[in-house]
Amino acid sequence: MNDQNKQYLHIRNQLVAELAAERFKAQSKLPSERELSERYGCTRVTVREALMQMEAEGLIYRRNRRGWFVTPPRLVFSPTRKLNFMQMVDEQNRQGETRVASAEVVIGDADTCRELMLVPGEKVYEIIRIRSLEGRPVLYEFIYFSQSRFPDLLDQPLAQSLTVLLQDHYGERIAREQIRITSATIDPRATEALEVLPGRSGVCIQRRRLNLKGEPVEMDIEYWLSDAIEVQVDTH
Amino acid sequence: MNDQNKQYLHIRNQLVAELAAERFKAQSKLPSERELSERYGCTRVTVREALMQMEAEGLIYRRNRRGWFVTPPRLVFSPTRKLNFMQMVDEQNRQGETRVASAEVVIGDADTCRELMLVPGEKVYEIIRIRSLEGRPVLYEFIYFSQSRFPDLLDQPLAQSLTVLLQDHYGERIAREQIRITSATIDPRATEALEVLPGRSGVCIQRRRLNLKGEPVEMDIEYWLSDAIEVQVDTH
DNA sequence: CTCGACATCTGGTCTAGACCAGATAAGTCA
DNA sequence: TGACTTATCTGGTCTAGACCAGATGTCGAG
Repeated sequence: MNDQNKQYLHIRNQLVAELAAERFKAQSKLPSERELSERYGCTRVTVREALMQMEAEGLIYRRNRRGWFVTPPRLVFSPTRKLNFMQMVDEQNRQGETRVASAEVVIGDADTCRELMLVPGEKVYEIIRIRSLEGRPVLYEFIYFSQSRFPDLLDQPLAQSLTVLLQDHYGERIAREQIRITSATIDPRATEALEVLPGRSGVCIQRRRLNLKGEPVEMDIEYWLSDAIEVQVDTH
Repeated sequence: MNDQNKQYLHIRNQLVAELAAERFKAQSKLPSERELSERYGCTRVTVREALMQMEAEGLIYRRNRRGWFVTPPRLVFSPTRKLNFMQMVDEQNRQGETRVASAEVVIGDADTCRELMLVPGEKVYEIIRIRSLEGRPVLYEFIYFSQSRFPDLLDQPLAQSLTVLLQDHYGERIAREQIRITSATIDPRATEALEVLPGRSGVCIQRRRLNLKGEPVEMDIEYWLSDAIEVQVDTH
């Protein structure tokens, strides 16, 4: 059976052509699965196969029980340039938004304490933020700081750049960054906010920031929708 | 319907427990879909749902019409450290293998010529290599060099580190690297060698290497199986 | 013993339905 | 008008089959 005989690829190709030809706008909604299955004379299973294929290609995305939508362009994320989220967004003419979902003091888990070089069980700030592009939530991030090092952090404006906050308010400058990028399951706590099914995979970026003395200052774990981001790194 | 009532998640949890408890070895084969559907008293569709979930989590992978297998650990890939593939592999006690699939002179396409700062339509070397870990092909890469700059390149041993070759044989040193990392559909030419279905998504790494004078020397596009790699970057 | 034909096993694709739960729009009542 | 209820629409999950094609193992012919 060659590709031409696979119905789901045929449907995929038709839809891709439509997307290209009619210039479906980003974020616009596709016809419902039932409507497509009628149009193409097949079952919903086959239509879903095609849609999931396109989802894997990053062309469309789904919103829980709301339908399938056209994916907007990726945000180019350059960790080596010292730009914060809003600067990146502006530079690329996108509409960004940051929402603080929670900010509290918690007992650091083993990983967090080790990464921040704290005594196991020490208290840390945990800040959870959700960032959106053109209204679509694309990033769910967990940020951790040592509590003792940054008193009254939770009283500060947390929706803005934390790097700027660290520097202006605490005089702490970031000199070095360690970054790990993997494709991984999106954290269960993030699936609802990102409107994905539990267990779906995304891009996980873990960062550790060190100051001039080489001391770890901050740690964060970011879950990005995989179709929303492209990481760009320059090394010298 | 909460998670406990979703059969496919139940099956997934059972299988994950088995994987952990019986310490299934990496690369070992799971029972067939039909056998699992009998064991759990459901249809193959539901079993496949569970397996595809575990695939998205990077726990198992499929080999075309051969079955489902346990995923080996990820290879940590650190572009900022100047290590070649074999050095990385050795350092992590893995078994690596490189196979040259093809090496020829082709007309560079628009992208390639632009990236290498060549006249559009100029001839370039195209080297295609497949790299495996413990016998599992995990990387399919396209490498491009300007033909005029590196005479007789195709007569050199191409399965080894090309960076070393450039330096030792042509006296060309890499000073800088530009890297772009995205989650993307695996190139159709790579799907067969990587034993994935056409259209499945993987990690795409595009690199451009520049010499001391800032001239582009080499460009490559790498398609990694998403469960096979973790990218680690250090910035200063 | 080796090589090729063939049967069997595997996942890949698909049909034709079903019911469920969340999202949404329509309609109702204060 | 504005809040609440309800019907409808959506995708999410599942059943019980079917046939196909590639991968593999078996077994006989040479």
